[in-house]
Amino acid sequence: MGRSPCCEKAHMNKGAWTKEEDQLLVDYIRKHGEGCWRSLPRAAGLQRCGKSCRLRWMNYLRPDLKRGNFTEEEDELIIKLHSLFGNKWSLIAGRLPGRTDNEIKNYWNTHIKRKLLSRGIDPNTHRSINGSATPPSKTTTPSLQNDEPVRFDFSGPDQQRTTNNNNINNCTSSGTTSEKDIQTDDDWVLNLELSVGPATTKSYRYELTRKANPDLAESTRRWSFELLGAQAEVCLCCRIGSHNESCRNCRTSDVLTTWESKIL
DNA sequence: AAAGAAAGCAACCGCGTCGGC
DNA sequence: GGCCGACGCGGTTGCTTTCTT
Repeated sequence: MGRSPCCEKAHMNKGAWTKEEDQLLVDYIRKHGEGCWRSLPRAAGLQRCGKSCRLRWMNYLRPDLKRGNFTEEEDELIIKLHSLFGNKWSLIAGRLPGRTDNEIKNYWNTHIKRKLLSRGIDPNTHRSINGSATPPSKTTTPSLQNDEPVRFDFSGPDQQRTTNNNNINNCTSSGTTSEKDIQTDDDWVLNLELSVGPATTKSYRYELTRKANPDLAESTRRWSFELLGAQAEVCLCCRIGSHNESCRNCRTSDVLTTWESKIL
């Protein structure tokens, strides 16, 4: 059975929105808030499908949108975030207040790609185009590639992780939970490469190493954080970014916030 | 000034995911 | 557990604007 269309499109407007349509949508949302997009158009008196209304509101009419050119700082932030998340535009947009995923996606495709190419960097891999790896940067990291070891290698000041968010609450794939406070230090390295060498013991250095445990089935394979001599286990779902609400690690905002507070 | 090319961007489309039943 | 509707995301399209010749 095929999916039914999101709305009856026969009598729907398409294409560019008129000022009148914008006004109807803004007025309705101001009055009733963002609710059910499917029923919104009819309630607001619009001949549009809910999807179209949502898109128009999210990308153009929302009052908290920042219009205008991207700043140099935003450029660099987008590049860093893209190196982390790849084409996860909504994730990137979520970290750039006032910018939309669509806007960032367009900006990436029209400006930043060219900018990176002019620097001799492949915008997809964030590696040097001539084939040699780009010199390790304190703030750049490769995107995940198929069958490619994953290595994040960031260093940076870490003065602000003093709240509860500073704890990474780890659980194992069996569902048990353990908590360890992550020590905060000035310099740190987040290293997610398989089969990497021993974590450095240099003080003020945070080494996060994942290791496959060959004794465990893939589904229960665990990965370890080596942290200043202490260890905390991380479940596979966290490692691969598959979110599991029952797993504390997988409440990604905590993890991402913690990581990003170091990375960015 | 006109025509074609390139760039920019809003909007659309299809698919994946999630939650309710 | 499976089905279905709604939502959200990422890729793509196509219209408009700007640039080049």
